[in-house]
Amino acid sequence: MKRVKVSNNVIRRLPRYLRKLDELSENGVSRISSFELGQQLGLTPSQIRQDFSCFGEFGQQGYGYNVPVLRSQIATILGMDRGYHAILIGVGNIGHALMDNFCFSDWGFQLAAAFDINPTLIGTTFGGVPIFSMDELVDYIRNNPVDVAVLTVPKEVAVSVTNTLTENGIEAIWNFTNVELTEPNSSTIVENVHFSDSLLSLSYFVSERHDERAAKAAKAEKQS
Amino acid sequence: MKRVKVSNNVIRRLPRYLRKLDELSENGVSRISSFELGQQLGLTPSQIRQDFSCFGEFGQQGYGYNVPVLRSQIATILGMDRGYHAILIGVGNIGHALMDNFCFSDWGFQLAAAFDINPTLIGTTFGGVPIFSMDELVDYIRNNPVDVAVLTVPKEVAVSVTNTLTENGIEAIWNFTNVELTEPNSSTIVENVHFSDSLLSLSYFVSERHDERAAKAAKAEKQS
DNA sequence: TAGATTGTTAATCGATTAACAATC
DNA sequence: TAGATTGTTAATCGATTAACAATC
Repeated sequence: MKRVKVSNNVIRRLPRYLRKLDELSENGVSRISSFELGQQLGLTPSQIRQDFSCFGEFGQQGYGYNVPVLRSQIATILGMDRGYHAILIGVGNIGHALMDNFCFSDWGFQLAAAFDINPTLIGTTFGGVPIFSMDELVDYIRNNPVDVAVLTVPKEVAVSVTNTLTENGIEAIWNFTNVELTEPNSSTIVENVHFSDSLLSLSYFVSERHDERAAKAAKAEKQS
Repeated sequence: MKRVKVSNNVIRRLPRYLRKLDELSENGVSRISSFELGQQLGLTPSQIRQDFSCFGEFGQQGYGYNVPVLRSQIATILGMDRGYHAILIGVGNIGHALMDNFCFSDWGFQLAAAFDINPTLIGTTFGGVPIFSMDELVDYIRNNPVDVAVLTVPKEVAVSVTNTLTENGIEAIWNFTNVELTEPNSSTIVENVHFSDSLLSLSYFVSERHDERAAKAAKAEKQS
């Protein structure tokens, strides 16, 4: 597979393609053109073909794309077949919800362990995942493969836990805390799930629509 | 305030500015230049000034920006002072975590009600928010102000619930299900929190780094 | 074969960066 | 005042779109 430098925008679209292809498969669709795929995703056919061409040639002239083949190519591009290991730090509300509800294995990940400071949780397992004491974290990292740490701790300890992680060789963090972890000159890969950023964007779009409507109403008022 | 058409990229950066400004305030910083802000966020000063200039003139030559003033301007732009009302549909794991952990009021929202089908939940309140039966949903929407619906139902019912919502006048959905709700020709505002998309992007970046490292190692091997 | 659709090159569009006069 | 830094215009860069030869 080609591995040239690919823009962020392209990378962010890949999981959407994957999701759509899974949906198509479920509906028994085994073949699709860039035109049709574009229709369904609100993208131009050109953009879709450009995106794929960053990684190889997955289609066939006059035919389009074979859905399962394309799906598996994108899965490979995303690294879903690499068997990455994840650990989760902080079995609070959101950590718990992830362990319970989010199927890591669907996306090629194995959630191998969780860590918390709560004595009533330590030593138990949840959905097959053992919960260890935070005291065991460093030891665990040093003796087990860990590709991604899921950070679901309270925001107060987010930075100190992150330091512990990076100092012990963790290179990728899936950050659910509302803290800006991205250090200017750090090489750690941080992927943020900032609920508040998402809600505030939504708030903006809602406000924009309200204002447009108000402006239109004012204009109509003026004319009457 | 100006309300010209602003690009998505700009809008997505606004909540980050807000978060950084709050952090600066906490640390007693009351004044900042676009240069310094850029340093801390990994953006160019030009970009920051361009972003702000979409909405007005918030700085002062030779001085920079007053942190609390800028913070409040951005809050207004995002609509945080409009007192939007939200309801939450589906008090499962993630819905519960949001009700418990996510402070809607910090972002200008009031979570007014939640809905579920679980009889043991219906009639109770959680963090002051009453949980109603799904049967009461339509009636509630018709008789109360609802600006945003938080969708935290199982994916199987996501589409049917969405239809109920939009048919009854809900125009904005904060979607936590792993379902692509964005209909091609719908006017509903949908903001997605797709955990799996986020994790897969992270998976890509991790894979990219692995591959680069492997390529470098292979090259070194060849030279020796 | 004829029609369809790809992969890719070129053209366009938009976003980011640089530069600088205005001014605090 | 002199130095600093904005807001904005112009230049650059990159991403999206259009076009089309290649080919299934």
